[in-house]
Amino acid sequence: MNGKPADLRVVRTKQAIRAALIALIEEKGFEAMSVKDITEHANINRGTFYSHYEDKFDLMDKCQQQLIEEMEIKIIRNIPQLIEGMKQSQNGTAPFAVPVPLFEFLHDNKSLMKALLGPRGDAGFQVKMKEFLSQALFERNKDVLVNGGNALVPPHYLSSYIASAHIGVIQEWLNGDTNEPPEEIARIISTMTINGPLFAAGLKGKDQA
Amino acid sequence: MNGKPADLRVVRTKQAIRAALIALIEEKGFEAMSVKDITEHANINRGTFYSHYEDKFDLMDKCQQQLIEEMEIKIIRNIPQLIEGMKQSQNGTAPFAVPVPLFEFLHDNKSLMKALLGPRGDAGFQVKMKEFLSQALFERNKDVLVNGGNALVPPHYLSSYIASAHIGVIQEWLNGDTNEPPEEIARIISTMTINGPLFAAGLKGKDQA
DNA sequence: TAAGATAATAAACAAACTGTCGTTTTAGTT
DNA sequence: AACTAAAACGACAGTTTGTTTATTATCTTA
Repeated sequence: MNGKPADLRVVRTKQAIRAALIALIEEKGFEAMSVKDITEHANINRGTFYSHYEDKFDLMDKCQQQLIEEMEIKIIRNIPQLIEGMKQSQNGTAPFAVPVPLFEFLHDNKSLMKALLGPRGDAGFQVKMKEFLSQALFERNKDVLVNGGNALVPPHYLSSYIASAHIGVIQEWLNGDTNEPPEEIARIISTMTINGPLFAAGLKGKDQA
Repeated sequence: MNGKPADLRVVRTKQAIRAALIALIEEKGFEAMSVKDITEHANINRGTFYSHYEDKFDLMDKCQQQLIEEMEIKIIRNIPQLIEGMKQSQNGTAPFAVPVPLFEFLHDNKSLMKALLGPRGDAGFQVKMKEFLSQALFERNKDVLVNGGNALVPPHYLSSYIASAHIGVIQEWLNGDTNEPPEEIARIISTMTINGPLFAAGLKGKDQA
């Protein structure tokens, strides 16, 4: 995919720009930052920025696109063999296995993810993440969403509900200082989704509101 | 709260600005719009804008603040008597009563809500909505979140999960063309929260993943 | 309905940011 | 060490910004 060996100066510059973007998103938000802000924070010449990106929107797009692509490679394509592994082991320890690589990835890209999903982040990226999550969580069994003979709610509301719920927990996790390991977050989130949030809270599953 | 009778010219101007904001959020997003864009779209003089708002951020803040305040008045303060009403009627038809006024309000302010919660909207507003929802949904029984002796997950993850899930369904509802009535959305969302999303999908509640 | 009040317009202003370009300097690659 | 490409520098016209002036239009209320 990448043919060129890459000049060290380029990677340094791009790293600096990316770091500046993250810092400035958290400091003042994407909408309030100027290209000048970015280049000053990155300690590079303004012209250099324009030799790499069209404008700040282009920068934002490319950062997001890169994240999404990496996630598709590392998570979506990995699902089949994950499921295969689950079938092998047979014990009940691994029903949360699918989300784990996701949370590991989020952890590895914490600073950017935190900025993009935070209060000064980008609502458009949240939409992309929701789409990705819907795909990752339901790809393997679309029939769940489609057959719906005995579904109590329209399927698209179901996937919206679950995907957004995941985003919410991810945001809470990234912002918090408790630093649970990826496996623990996978357990927490799966517990609420499978048993229902209220059951997970310690209430009964069906009656009691 | 409002002492002044209000000049008609002022309300007309403010309405035009508000409408322009909504249109431009959906057209190009808040970050990409200029004050000039707003005033041109609203057909007012640029100076007039600055006599009402400091800048576009001030405009955005005030629009959001107004929404939140109205919601607090119409929904939060209405909860006690809603619960009282539920106790009176006793039949099982009304466990979804609390969210109904919320969805009615969202429906009444659809255009602005859709813009603010949409892909070109404001992530900060989503955070405010999440806080509001947590308050509205859990205010009446905080103990659920606090006692947690038999809770399977940390309480703050539970409220994040549920509040975000609600936002997701609301977004889907506002964007869709199906136009379910507020009562139906309240039923859908409560069903998933109470029984668990997977149960609502037509699966068993606990085993089957 | 007329008088007084005030909101909106029009036009101009310096300041800042934008995107682009040509030249020079710096630094990495071979 | 020589070659090459990237980064820095400085300048440019074009926008947008936020403010201010004088003027016009319109609402309120007496």
